[in-house]
Formats: sequence, structure tokens, C-alpha cells
Amino acid sequence: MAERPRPSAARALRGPATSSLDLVCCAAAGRQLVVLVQPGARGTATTLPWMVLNPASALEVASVRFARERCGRAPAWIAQVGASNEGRGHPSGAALSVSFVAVLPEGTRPPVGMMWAAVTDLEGLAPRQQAMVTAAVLVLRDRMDIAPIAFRMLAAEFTLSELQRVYELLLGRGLHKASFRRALESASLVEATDSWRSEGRGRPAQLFRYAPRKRRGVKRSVRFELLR
Amino acid sequence: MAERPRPSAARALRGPATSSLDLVCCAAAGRQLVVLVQPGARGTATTLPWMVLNPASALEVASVRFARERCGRAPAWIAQVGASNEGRGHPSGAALSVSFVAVLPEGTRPPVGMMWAAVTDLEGLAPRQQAMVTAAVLVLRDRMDIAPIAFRMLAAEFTLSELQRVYELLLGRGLHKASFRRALESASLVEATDSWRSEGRGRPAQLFRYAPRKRRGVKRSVRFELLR
DNA sequence: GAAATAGTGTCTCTTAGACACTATTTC
DNA sequence: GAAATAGTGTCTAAGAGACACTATTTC
Repeated sequence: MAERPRPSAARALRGPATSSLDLVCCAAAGRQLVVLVQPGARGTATTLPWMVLNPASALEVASVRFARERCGRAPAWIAQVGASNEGRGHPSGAALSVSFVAVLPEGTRPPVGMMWAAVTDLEGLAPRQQAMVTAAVLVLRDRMDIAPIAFRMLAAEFTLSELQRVYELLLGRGLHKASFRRALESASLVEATDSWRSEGRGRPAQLFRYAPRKRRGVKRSVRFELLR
Repeated sequence: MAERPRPSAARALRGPATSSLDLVCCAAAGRQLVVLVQPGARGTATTLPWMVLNPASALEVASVRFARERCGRAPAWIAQVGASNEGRGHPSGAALSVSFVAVLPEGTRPPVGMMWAAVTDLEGLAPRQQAMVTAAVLVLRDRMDIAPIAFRMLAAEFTLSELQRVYELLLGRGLHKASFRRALESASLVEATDSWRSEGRGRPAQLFRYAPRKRRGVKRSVRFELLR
């Protein structure tokens, strides 16, 4: 366990009923899902990027702007996770926090003073922010089949093995290679490029790009809407 | 278009940065999905039930308590929809609103001063509350396959035709009867009772109750996690 | 050639959806 | 018997997952 934020710093920022906007910025890093965190200076706690919410600007606009500011570039995808107010659990002391989950492509460098931390190995985060990370990952998992989240976690051109690895990362389980490719084929989500990439040993892989041709989320069968 | 809330009333409630908690309380009513609204008195606008958010009490607790207070009974299911702050769009004038979607079983009487209104026919709601209703219905649709939402919209005992009707209501499209029942069977979500219900003409229907025996949301195949 | 990774062809088993029924009630 | 609703048996086509391959690279 790491230390909690010092009460004095927290109180200083608390207004009559301040709200915060918090950012769970996710990326793939090999076999791990990572989150952008700010290590606490001199023994203070690690935090997610957060800002005091300005009531005058729309959440959607503010979240994108804040993400761009803190990540050095516009997020490849972003969505609201929700609001939470579990007591005392926020570094700002804000009464209410609204969190967003953003996605950056693999290989994005963390801005100065920040670092990537594996979602499975987050220590020292305030309880409310810890809960945000958990909820954010669930949002990614829930929406990956209706939003191009996996594709946004990769560069514009990627191999099918990379794409499968990201899907497996988000799902938290392995997928069958042939099935994965067949399904991808029938969904018309990607198109092949003329490029190939050779990495270390093994046959070079063809590069693909995201190019959806059918509407997404259309043809769910009864079974999956029904049960489970 | 109906009138907007009178500015005087709205301003009176606005604190330095007040937040509201809003409730989208849904139920099935025949072939329609309905929402609990409060018709405006003497030419004021229709509103969803809302309260000024007390920073001291947890959102989950406050939402359940508020739903119970306004519906006359505990909600059969409830979940947070999200936060929104699109400007001027709330009857309270609150800077930020957190909305919840609750479910009541079909046939629940509206409390005095309130009424059910079809979600497809909501007029005079403030823009922010209108957006909440839209988002709330999407939450129901998204989660109906991982939460017992359809079952909570029915009495404890129901016929399979009723259940299918609720599923169709939430999905917004018809389902194949034999497939529906087969899928229900293989999901082990319901168990038959010894009772039968005869209504008007036609063969009486057997009554079932919700009795899940398998974990839900387990066996999604690659296909549906992949595409769409 | 060995090892490693990319990519494919075929088989089987499950199941969604369609169709066509049977069953039981009210009128 | 007609009309209406409940409930079932069977067929077919699609596709998920398994298996066993082929292909192309580095060492």
C-alpha cells in the first residue's frame, strides 16, 4: 500500500461543492493494459490526471481538451464512465467526480512527469480513482464490439496478430486465430494494405487498416441479446 | 413544444454549483415503454423526478432512497446513466446532473401527481432531461443481456409471451418465438411454476419465474465480441 | 534444418431462424 | 367450428472452434 494524499493539499482545493473531471487514459503495451498516471512527488500518492470541473463548459468538450492537454495529443477515443462520490476518496477532495476513459495508440510516449502503469498493478491510487480505473476497463470491454476501440489502440496500420492481441487484452482471454480472422473477414472491418512487416523471426505479416464497410452492431442474433 | 420552467423558480434553487440527481423510472405498458414524469402545474414544464444532490451521501444510496420516495416503492432495478451538464437544460438550473435509470414492474401505479408517459412521446421535457431519457433507454438495452432487467419489468410470475414482449420492447424489434424459447431454455434463466393463466381467448399460458441457474454473460462467442 | 510466426482449408457441432404443425381456450 | 393464443418438432444454413496443415522468415 502507498500513502494517501496529504489532507492539507486536498482541503486547499475544495470549494463549497467542487466537482472534478478525471481521466483514465488507456493503452496497450504488449500483453498488458496500461493507464497513464502521475507518480506523486516526494511521497505523495499516485494520481490519475484530474481537473476541477468548470460548470460553464460542456463535459464532452472539456474532457477532450483536458485529455489533449495531458497526453500531448488528442485521444484516439474517449467516453464518459460515470459519476462517483464515494467519500474522501479523491485527491482533490472534490465532492463529486466525473470520469472519462480515453484510448491512445500503443507506443505513445507518456508526457513528462507521467508514466504508464499496468491496470493490474496500480498501487497508491485514491479509492475513488481506483474504482474509476476498474469501471473504465469495463466500459472498454463493453463497448469494444460497437466502437472501434481496439483499432484506436493501434497505429493506423497493424497486423492481424496485433489486432488479435488487443482484443485478447480487452477481453481478458485468448481467442481462436482462425475464427478471429474469419469473423473479421465477414464483418468487413479491415482492409489489407500492400505493406508487410517483418519482425524478428517468422514470416512477415501483412498490414491492415481499419475500414469498416458494414454498419456495426447490426446483426446480433437473438441468442446474445437474450441471455447471458 | 411546451413551455420551459420559469427562470425565477430555477434560479431560486441554484447554489454556487449545485448538482442534481435525476431519475428516469421506466416500466413496460403493453407495447410501450413508459417513463414516470411529473406534469408541470399551471403551464410549467413536465419534469423527471429530480433532487438537489447532497454531497455527503453516496450516489448509489441516495438514488435508491430517492427512487423509493418518489415511486412509493423500492425500484426493481437501478443503475447510473451518467453525468451531463449541457447548459441551461435542467429545471433546477443545476450546473451538473447525474441521472439514474430505474425499473418498476408492469402495472405499478404512478404516485399522486405523477404519470407514465411513453418514451416515444415525451413533450415539454427540458433538453437535458430529454437526453437523459434517451441515454437511459440505451442503458437498459445495453445491459438487458447481463442484468435481469426484463424480469424486473414483470411481476414475479409471468408468461413467456409476456417476457418475450418485454424483450421486444427493450430491443425495439420482434423476436422469433421458437428461437426465443429455445434460447431461454438453454440459458436456464427461468423455471416453470404449476400455475397457468388464462386471459381472454386462447390457450392458457404457463407461468414462470426468474430462477437463473447458470452464470450470465459467460459464453459469448468470438463472433460477437469481435465485430459490429 | 530448426524454430518461430503468419496464414489457410476442412470438418464437426451448435444453433438461429423458418416453417409447419399440435394444444387449449373463448366465442 | 372459427378465431385466438400457447407451445413444439424438424429442417436448413451459418458459423464457431478444433485440427492440421502450408508459407515465409531468422538463426
